[in-house]
Amino acid sequence: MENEEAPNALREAREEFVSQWGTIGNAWGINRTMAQIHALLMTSSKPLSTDEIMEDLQISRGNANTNLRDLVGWGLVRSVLRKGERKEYFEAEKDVWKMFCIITRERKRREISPAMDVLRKCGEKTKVLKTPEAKEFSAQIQALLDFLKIGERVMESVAASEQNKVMKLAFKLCT
Amino acid sequence: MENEEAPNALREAREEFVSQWGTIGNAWGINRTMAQIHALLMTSSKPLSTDEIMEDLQISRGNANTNLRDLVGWGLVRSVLRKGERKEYFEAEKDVWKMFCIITRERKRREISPAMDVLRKCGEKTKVLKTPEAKEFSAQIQALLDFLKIGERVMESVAASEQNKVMKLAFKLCT
DNA sequence: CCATACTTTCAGTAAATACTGAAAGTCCAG
DNA sequence: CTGGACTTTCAGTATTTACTGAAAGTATGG
Repeated sequence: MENEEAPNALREAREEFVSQWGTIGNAWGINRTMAQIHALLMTSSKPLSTDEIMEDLQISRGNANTNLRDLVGWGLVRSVLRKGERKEYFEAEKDVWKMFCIITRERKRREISPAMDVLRKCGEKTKVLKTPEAKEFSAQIQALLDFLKIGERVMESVAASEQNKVMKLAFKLCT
Repeated sequence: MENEEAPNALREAREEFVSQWGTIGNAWGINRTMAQIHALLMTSSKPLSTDEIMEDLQISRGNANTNLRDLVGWGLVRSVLRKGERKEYFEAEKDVWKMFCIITRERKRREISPAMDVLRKCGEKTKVLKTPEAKEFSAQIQALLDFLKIGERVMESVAASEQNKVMKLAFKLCT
């Protein structure tokens, strides 16, 4: 009896983690299922197949497939092939620092760069104008752009740095 | 003719900025209208009333009101009352560093803290378990938690620091 | 008070997003 | 080849999220 307890407690905790992580992911603008699959794989001791994931999360094959592809696209999950088996298995990157770097780079690419493009374009069009209103507009756009430029560089640098180096600076900041 | 050109170019650039910023906001997980109102106010040389915003973005009163309230809730917009008028006017925080601090604090509160709560809860339940699987799970949860702990502190510190101090460190990182 | 100028709320509806499941596609072993 | 094991796609559908507009609420000057 007692040796049954531990696995159950684990299963429950894991189930809660997976379910809650879905909600968290949602708040981050990531879809629920994708976050849940990620949580599942992050805490799995072995790679899982599409069918195991479908079974575990009670989702359709299409849904599982799409979200797994997206996770692979992000670089947060990779597929592994077992010798002598056709089926594809999936495992998550578990190193937290590596995860962070991947997410940082991806956010830079998806969120910062397009915003900078928009700002640059609007800046171009207005920086030649001479009315006070136009100058004010132009200055505000430029201020946003300058800030994002720095942000972009910092994100790239952080994602390319050794964890230690970043942690030291982080510590410096917090004292 | 020539002195008509400038205002039009400005109007167009601004229109494009507002519209595109909505799309960007969407990619950031912020709703389109809220991002557009923010863009509008950020680049307005004077505070705007609800009616002006409705007119400009072609949206309903309810929509305008809700999103303005949300922006005020974030601290990115404040309402100003003109003496002798009942109507409420709105203006955005334009200082980019201040905007960044507000957003950082808010993201910490809305995105990091709830995730940490979940992790702590799941960690509690499993750290007493002795099976290898449970230990692995527990370790992974702990690794995530430790990382977010640092992240939380960094975000708070950054948002509380002088811009200069942070910029210096940013520069250090990028060299 | 009450008329008026304004703001908030919310039921109903529209639009966007996510999911299903079955059909089509791919790939390989025999 | 071809049969089966597996993956991908996508039209149709469900769910979630955002928006409208009118009614209800609030506050103030007269």
